[in-house]
Amino acid sequence: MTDDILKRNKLSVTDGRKKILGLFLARDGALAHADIEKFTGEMFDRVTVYRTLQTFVEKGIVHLIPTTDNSILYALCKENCEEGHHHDNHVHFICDVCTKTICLDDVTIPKVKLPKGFTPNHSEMMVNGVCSDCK
Amino acid sequence: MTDDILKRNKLSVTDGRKKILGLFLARDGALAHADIEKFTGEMFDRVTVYRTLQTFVEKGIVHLIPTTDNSILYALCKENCEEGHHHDNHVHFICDVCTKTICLDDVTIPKVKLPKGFTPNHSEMMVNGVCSDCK
DNA sequence: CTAAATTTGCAATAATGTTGCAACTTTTAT
DNA sequence: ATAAAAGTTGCAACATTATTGCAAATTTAG
Repeated sequence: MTDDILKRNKLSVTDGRKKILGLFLARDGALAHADIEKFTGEMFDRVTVYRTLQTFVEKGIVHLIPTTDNSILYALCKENCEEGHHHDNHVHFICDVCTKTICLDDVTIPKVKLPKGFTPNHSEMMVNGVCSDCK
Repeated sequence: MTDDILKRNKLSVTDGRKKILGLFLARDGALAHADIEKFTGEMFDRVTVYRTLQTFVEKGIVHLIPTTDNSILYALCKENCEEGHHHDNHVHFICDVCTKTICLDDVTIPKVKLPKGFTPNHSEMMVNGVCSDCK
């Protein structure tokens, strides 16, 4: 499974990439760099984690989620994302209880009417509140 | 002007706070910590800038804007923000040309229909593209 | 199975953010 | 106006997070 995704993206199949990709597949929510380090422990160097995540973003395997707390969050892209061409126009939900960030793949970001002179290109939207698990 | 805002928020009026608040008032877009350091130079200690921004956020003088690049952006709140009670439910626009982040105070964030079990609390929305100045 | 290409770990370095404490400034109350 | 109280600042030390070059190791291609 992880091997397929890596091969499909023309990446060498290495232990680090398999493990990290596996974490994303096993998890519904998003992951921060720190989460990944916590899971992988001494398995790989910190630098490898940084580079792996960067590679995944470049290849369109994961996408970045904006946050207000100076942390970068990564989440798996759906199959129709290609290199340098993300299609993640879905809303992200941040649960105030479990603090998980979840991609609401079926909730698309609505268009808004911008003031005169502004041309839109891409939108991001985050909603926080209580998720279905914590309800 | 800056003095009024500080007094209204029960903050001591100091040079650092006046200067930093002045930067926000003079600027339409948002500011990052690094921007402020660039403007204030050797005037104040880094720590003072951190603490001033933190205080402003707590008092509701400025609000945080989410980003995907691990940087915190701050922007002035409108007058109806009170301590611990922000009303910044407006869309933020990030210009791809000048990279400025602008509060679109008149564009409110639309409500979205969430999947069953999810309860919304607060929303954030960012649109990027080309702003009216760079058009 | 070997050579080429890619990836990894290490070390060094940089950038960013936090804390305690003493000195200083601002505010409050006389 | 002035002194005490309250609040703020700068410094130093430290912690965390991120980046880069390069040699060693691993993976892929032929």
